Amino acid sequence: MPSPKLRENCADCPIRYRAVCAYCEPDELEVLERIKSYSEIASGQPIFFAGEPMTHVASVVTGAAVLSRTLEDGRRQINGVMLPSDFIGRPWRETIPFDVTAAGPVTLCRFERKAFEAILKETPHVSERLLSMTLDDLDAARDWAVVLGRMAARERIAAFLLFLSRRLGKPTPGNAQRITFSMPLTREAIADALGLTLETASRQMSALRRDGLIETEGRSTVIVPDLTALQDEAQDDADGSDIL
Amino acid sequence: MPSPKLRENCADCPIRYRAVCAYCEPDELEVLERIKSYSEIASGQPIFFAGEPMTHVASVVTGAAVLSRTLEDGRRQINGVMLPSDFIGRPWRETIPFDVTAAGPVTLCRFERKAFEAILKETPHVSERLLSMTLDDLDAARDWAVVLGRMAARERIAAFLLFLSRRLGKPTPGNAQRITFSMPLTREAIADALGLTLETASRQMSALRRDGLIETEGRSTVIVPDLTALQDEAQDDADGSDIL
DNA sequence: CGTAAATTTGAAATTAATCAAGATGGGTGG
DNA sequence: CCACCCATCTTGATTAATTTCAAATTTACG
Repeated sequence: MPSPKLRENCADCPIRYRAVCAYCEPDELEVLERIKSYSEIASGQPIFFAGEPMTHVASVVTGAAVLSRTLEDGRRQINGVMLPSDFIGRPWRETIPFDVTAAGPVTLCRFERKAFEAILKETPHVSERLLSMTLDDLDAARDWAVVLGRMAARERIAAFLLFLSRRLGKPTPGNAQRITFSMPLTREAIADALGLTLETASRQMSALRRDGLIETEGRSTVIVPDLTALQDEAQDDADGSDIL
Repeated sequence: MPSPKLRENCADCPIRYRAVCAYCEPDELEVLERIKSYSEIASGQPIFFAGEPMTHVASVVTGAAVLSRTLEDGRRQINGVMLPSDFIGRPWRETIPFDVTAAGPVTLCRFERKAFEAILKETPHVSERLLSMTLDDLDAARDWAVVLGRMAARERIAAFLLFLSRRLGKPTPGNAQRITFSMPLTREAIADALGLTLETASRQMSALRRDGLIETEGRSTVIVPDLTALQDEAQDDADGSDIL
């Protein structure tokens, strides 16, 4: 595990060119650098609770967090999987709209909300980037409605694996279509993200494995031997730009 | 029907204080006024097709439009119902991500995209309002995931009627809990918005009518005799601010 | 290595989809 | 102005998919 010290300098940050600071010039980075603070959250721990005051906003640096809402009778829907470079929280809003939970160990780059709002007003490169990211997130959330509203269980799992392949996957040297990634969510969380039960999620993972669309090693490593085959299962005709 | 002339002046516009221009000062409105143009679309007509160049962005002034995506085998998901004051399109994007269709007669206040982008850069009141609206839309899209992922057919219908009640409903004089609105979507469109079949949508509407949660007059008028009863059906504990 | 959590698998029950007629109502032309 | 017609909506019966209930099995970790 790398020392936290490695991340103190924005220039060395792994999400430097994808996060909300992506468009910043070196002098603008310094302004952000002054108010940022890192926060390490252990697996499964809550980061924010829905309804509480939004004191901070943050970028995910490493790990995965989930946004979720739970109905009174316990049904839970995960409505966002936040991966490195994703932005959590909203300026100008007083309260958090969703529960935010660490799906595994998470590192956040946090900003006190009021201070971040001040920067937004003064730094067009930050507000432009935030608008752009928010519009992308909105498109992605609307794309996800197709998965939840119209796709069968097998297709939902395929679509989710495709999403993770694109965001987390590393191609095998010499075979760009063979992708490996580490699954950041449990079966229960996958089910909650896809509007399924954990049994159905497990069964469909097994089915995709039986059919050769994925391979697994241990609990977390997933290998997609042929990304195009997975795209076909997920009814995904696009190049991936639509999911970001 | 009011003459289109009535809308030529932004100051008289029905969505003046809710649309993307809400924060504008009179002098800023003039800048928008110079590049706007109204467009009337007949019921059922396409407004934009997914994938085509985004030449314009627009605000819905009257009527209702839907954003949708259709899979190759014909399954369709409506992933946004755009009502008066909602903003359609995204600055900086070259192509439209979804099909946009008039659910009934629609009036749009359109802006040539490039010209609108120029205004965004020069007018913080417009870009701030657009960011705020986009963040609200994102929260609403994520709230909708709970409906699509975790709610039973009856709850989905109730949640949708609640959404329309809040956006379109007029309270009965003397009884603020008794709401009337005009349903802008066909049963098929309701089904496509909720991830159901039109038969299931129809059956659940009938069930809610039988159970006294709604009344109907003709094909389009819906009356909600008691909004709180509908909220209970929709598992909605909030005050509606979360859906906007 | 033992253990508890996570996952897999099986069988029965339930919900919604599909297949199939009818009924309703808004609009139009006689 | 009214009757007819077509699109839309409703309702019914059957089928298919997913959930629910219930054990086994595996895996990561102390």
